[in-house]
Amino acid sequence: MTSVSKNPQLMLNITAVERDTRIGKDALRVWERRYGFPQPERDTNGERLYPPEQVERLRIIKRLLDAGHRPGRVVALELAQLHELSDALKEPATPTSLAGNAASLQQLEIAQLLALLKTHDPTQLRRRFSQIIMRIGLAHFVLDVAMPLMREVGKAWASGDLHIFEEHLCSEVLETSLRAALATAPEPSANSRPRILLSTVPGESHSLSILMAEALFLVEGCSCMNLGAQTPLHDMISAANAHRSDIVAISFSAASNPGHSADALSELRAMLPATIELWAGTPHATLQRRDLPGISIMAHLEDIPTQIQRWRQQR
Amino acid sequence: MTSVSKNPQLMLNITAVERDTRIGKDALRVWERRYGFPQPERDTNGERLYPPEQVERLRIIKRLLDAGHRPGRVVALELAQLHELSDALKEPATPTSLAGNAASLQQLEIAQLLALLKTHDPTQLRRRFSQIIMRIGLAHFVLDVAMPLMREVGKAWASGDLHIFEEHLCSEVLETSLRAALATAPEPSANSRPRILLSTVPGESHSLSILMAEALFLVEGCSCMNLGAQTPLHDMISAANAHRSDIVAISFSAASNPGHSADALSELRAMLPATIELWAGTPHATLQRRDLPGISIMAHLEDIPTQIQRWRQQR
DNA sequence: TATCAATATATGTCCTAGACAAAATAAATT
DNA sequence: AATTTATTTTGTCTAGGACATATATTGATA
Repeated sequence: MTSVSKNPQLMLNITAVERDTRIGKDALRVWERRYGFPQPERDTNGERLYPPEQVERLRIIKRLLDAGHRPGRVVALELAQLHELSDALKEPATPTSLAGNAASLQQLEIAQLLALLKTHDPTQLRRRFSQIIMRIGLAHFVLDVAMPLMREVGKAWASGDLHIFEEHLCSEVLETSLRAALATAPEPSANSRPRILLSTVPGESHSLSILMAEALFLVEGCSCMNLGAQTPLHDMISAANAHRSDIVAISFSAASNPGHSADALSELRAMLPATIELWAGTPHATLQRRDLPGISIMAHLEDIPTQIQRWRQQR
Repeated sequence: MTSVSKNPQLMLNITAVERDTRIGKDALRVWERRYGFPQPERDTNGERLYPPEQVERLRIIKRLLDAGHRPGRVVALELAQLHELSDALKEPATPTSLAGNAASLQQLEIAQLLALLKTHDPTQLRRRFSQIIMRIGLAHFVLDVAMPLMREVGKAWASGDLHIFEEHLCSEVLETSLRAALATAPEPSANSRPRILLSTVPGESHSLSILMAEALFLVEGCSCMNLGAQTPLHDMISAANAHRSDIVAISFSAASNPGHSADALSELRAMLPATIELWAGTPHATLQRRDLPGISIMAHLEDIPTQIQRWRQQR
């Protein structure tokens, strides 16, 4: 009898593993050499074939790496030990330091949304989002509900409490709700400033954050042109010129490589006219620390109103 | 005086070039060996540094490859010859064979939308889209306006008449309009069938086509769960189970690698229970020809209503 | 002359193994 | 305790060879 692990249909090649785990091919090969894991079998042509158990283990490892662990400490670990580390990540008894009533109410709201997410009913979830937008307004929705919710979803995923597909579902429904709100929002007058170009660099596919930024810019009365994710740098320049942008705003997710991000930003800064400001939003601490001349780095969406005010005063 | 091409700020490393041109690192290196182009300089560490002119040339080459040319014939070509080939791609005098009045009216509508796109005014464009949806309905909008428009935009890009950022802008505005329509559409009853899971495989980031598919499914009264782009295959299985899906619908863009697509589909089919149908939408001819057991391959969105009807009759 | 099978060419991606820069950690200094 | 300096860790680059798959060309058959 053929063992399940040897079912040729379920064995993945290195490209498939890279896509499924988001661990680069080079890294997969060098881990094998350095840490002895993974240890894929080989096909008739000598190419790596990863059994599903190893891919699953890699998936868990990637989660731990994203949470701050280092490869040398976790790659060679057994499944049981990996699970231990995953459990240790779970919310350490929620200190709930914010005694404020509003804060705890918000906590409750998020918890309810998480519970609703787990019922896997997109329609219900979307209806709830729309309700909240109606009640507290778009800006508060973005800052006090959408952002914290996605943060919680990310945490729940990191500790294994939520599937990736549930994160996808949440983003997707959120995106529809936000876009619906944007589409019905009053249009800014044609000559309202600043004019803002929004996008992400190629390789950064997370488009939800630019959408949230767009919502906040819109509320501040800016004229936005959102290009979606992954615009080639070269085209951002053309777009900024065509749009007569005052500001180019680029968003990065926590998953992005800080080195590459910094490179891309410098490259963009070098190509962009000096009169156009370059703003970068990133939750990544190492990128925030970095001093990139001519580039405003923002750690939180909350900074947007302040920065817009500054821009308007400077003109 | 430093020549522009040697401005170290504008020289790109191989990773940046891969991102900007979507030509893989391996391909860039092997082209250099086989065709003598590109010929990047080297930094102090011996790593490739591509001057902007070469990157621009690579960009044009990639466009021609996507349009059907083969590397051996175009990679080594001079800039002037590349431009000649680009020009040859432009619409050969539009035969307008469809004498139908409706068809020519539609042609006009598309042309007007293209003109509007070139004014780079997202608000205006969105308003126009909403108008059309109101006038002809969501299904007709998707099939007779959105699809042909994006096709034309793609063609215009291939022949150099449109920037990539204009394609991005068009997709983006279209997406907002579609989502706004989806959000306001009447919700299907809780027990309406078939239940459909929509997504794309990791690596395929084009999410507009699943959105259009979702619109058509919704109009047919199906219950949809859209996970957005790039769901790991493993999670599609979990999602299909959680959602109790009858059909998993995966979408591919013209840019996708047909070999990888086929691999991913087979892999998915192997993991998915036999009771759940697997549908794949792709404009790629080689993938359409391929015979993948247990997988329905659809060349056009128009096929959706028919296929839904078939499914309902079979139950 | 058209259609299909067989051969040949073209092309992307895999392989190995060594090297090095940037980031993170540990150690040593003020 | 706060900086600075050394050390380790880690991802990604390099080279040229190999091979499977996709496309083009040739040959055989109806």
